[in-house]
Amino acid sequence: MQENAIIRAVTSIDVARAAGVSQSAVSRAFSPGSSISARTKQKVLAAAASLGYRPNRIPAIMLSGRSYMVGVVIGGLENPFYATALERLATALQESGLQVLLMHVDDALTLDSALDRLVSYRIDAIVTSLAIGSKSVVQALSQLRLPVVCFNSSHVGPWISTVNSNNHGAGLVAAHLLGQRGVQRPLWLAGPVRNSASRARGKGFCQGLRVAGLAPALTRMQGNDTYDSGYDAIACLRKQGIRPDGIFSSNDMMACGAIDALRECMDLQCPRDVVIMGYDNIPQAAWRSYDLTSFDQHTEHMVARAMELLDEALGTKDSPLSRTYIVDAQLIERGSTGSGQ
Amino acid sequence: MQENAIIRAVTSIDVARAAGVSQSAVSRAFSPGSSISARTKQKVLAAAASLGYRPNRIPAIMLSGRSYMVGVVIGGLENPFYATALERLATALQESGLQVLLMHVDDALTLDSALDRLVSYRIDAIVTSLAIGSKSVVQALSQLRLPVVCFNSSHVGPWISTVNSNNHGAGLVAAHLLGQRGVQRPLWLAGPVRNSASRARGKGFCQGLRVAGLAPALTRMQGNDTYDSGYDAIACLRKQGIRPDGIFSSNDMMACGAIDALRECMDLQCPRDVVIMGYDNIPQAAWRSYDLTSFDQHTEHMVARAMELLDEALGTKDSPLSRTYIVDAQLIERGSTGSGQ
DNA sequence: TTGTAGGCGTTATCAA
DNA sequence: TTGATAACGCCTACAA
Repeated sequence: MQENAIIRAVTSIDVARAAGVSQSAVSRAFSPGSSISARTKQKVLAAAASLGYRPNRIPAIMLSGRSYMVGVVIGGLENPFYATALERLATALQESGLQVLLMHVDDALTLDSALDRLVSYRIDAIVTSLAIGSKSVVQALSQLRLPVVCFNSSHVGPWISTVNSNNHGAGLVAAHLLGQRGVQRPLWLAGPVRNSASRARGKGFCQGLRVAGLAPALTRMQGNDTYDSGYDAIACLRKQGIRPDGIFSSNDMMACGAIDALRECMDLQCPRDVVIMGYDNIPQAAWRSYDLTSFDQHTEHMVARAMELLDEALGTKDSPLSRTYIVDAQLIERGSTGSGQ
Repeated sequence: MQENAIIRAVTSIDVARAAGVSQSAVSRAFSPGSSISARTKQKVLAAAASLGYRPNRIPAIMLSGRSYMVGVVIGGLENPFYATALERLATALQESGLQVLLMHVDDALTLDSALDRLVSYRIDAIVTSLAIGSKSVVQALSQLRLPVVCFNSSHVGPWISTVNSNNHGAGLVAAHLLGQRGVQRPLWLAGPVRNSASRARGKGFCQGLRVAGLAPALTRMQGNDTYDSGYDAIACLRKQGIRPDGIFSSNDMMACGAIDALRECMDLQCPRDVVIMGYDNIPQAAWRSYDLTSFDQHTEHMVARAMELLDEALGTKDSPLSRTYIVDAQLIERGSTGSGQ
């Protein structure tokens, strides 16, 4: 009843004393599958419950060298795509008995110190959805001698595995679809220059347009994956007197901005005057105001592949795994390309 | 050059041997402010660099009993509000030298096992944005004897502190604004029943309507904080032949759904035929298709308050802190209430 | 300033 | 099945 008397956490020694058994017995009572009599186990559990004992995994990390913590390095959660991807990834990791040590980084510059902190907690591996652009970052990651799994990153190296959406293939499909819709003045709304996934989408799109004979008419606008940049790109085109009739946007956020700008600045309606498609299939793409055709990256599949890579890498410790999975994106046709319900 | 030779991580003992100093010297070289000669420190750092030594914080956790990890329990990341709130919280924690041990839970039912796992890593505290509805959850949290900081939760208890948006006050303001706009048939679009923040907003709104003499005309629809539930609520009203002319939605997601349904199902325009306001001020509220008036919870302030609570609780260990902060929400007027640009 | 020794709380190993 | 012991890697006294 003396609440103040409790100064430090209850340990297995305390439980052992209270139950009149050895410390090993306490350990066994809490380790499934270890040889312990039902009677002893019950005694231990009773004592543990009455003392409020909770097993401490920290010492086990020291002994085994495995923490069962995975460093998850993310950024850009204001994009619903990354937010839901994180949710799925966290769920999958937890189901595999792994903990998520989250690290938010604003830009790749702060990555180095972030990695030091993660590593000091003896994480078993790193998973990141960051668009790993620079070679130096890849080198930093490789030097950790820790399994790394990246999403939509182009750089490879020892210890680094990657799960990519089939960005190039989706670009081809996008061009094909626009061709089918009779588009004459295509527009490519590019994501950040350093984003290799965006570059791959753009390349595929251009190649597809060449096949369709539309390449010479291509306009290209630079965005940064935000709604505002999509809006501004269209507003900018209006000033230049350019009127696209078919748009492929590197992501859905920009596409939504573009749709609004088309309505407000150019008085153009989708899909009557212009067809448009995005990438990521964020929830807002299905919202009625946008009804946006988009490529779904199938984050469930991508996360599942990432978990496979993780399992393998954690099994074959101390040998650098480096593999790449490509997951096809699925075209979700909606009203913005005239394929409405 | 023998990569295979490296089996286990480099320890401070290895560095000490390589540098020809004691293990303590290595420790001191990596502990800022400890008494060590420049010469020794340099020797150690050089040896550490060449061996690729990285300090291990796990033993320090055992010694100090503090892990500098905070368990962050979240859910509902598909709502951009929670995603950006998490981003801000993670940033603040990292800046304070704390790590984020993330735990995603789908519903409060899975919370118990999640807590066990978090506690086994000897986290210093817990921060959660979950709408802690049930008393049993509060009890479970209290029994951890660990500082807990909740966002927008109504239940209190020992060890549990709370940072709340002024939900009731915002409801009053919403009613007042609708009254000013000459609304005659107000609608309250409620969030999940178990969400105490939503209930408080609703109460404030009703009270405000009574003041304005509009309470008898109030319609109430039950939603679950999703876009679809907002859309469906309006679609349902149409069938019942009810035409609201002023709506207060418990969150922005539902408000967006409502706006789309008003357009599509009822052919009503905002703000000409109906004014509407939401809560959270998610990025989509500013998107041109919605241009939604909303209450901004000021997550920066709320996170800052949470960090204060955390600092205090971590300082005064073993004495249960229990405090509540109320942060006023700021009305952001946009076109949906006729206050457009 | 430097080195030595002990301990943090658990698990693995071994002997009983 | 049980208990004693060593070990994990570092930090904090304390002694030199």
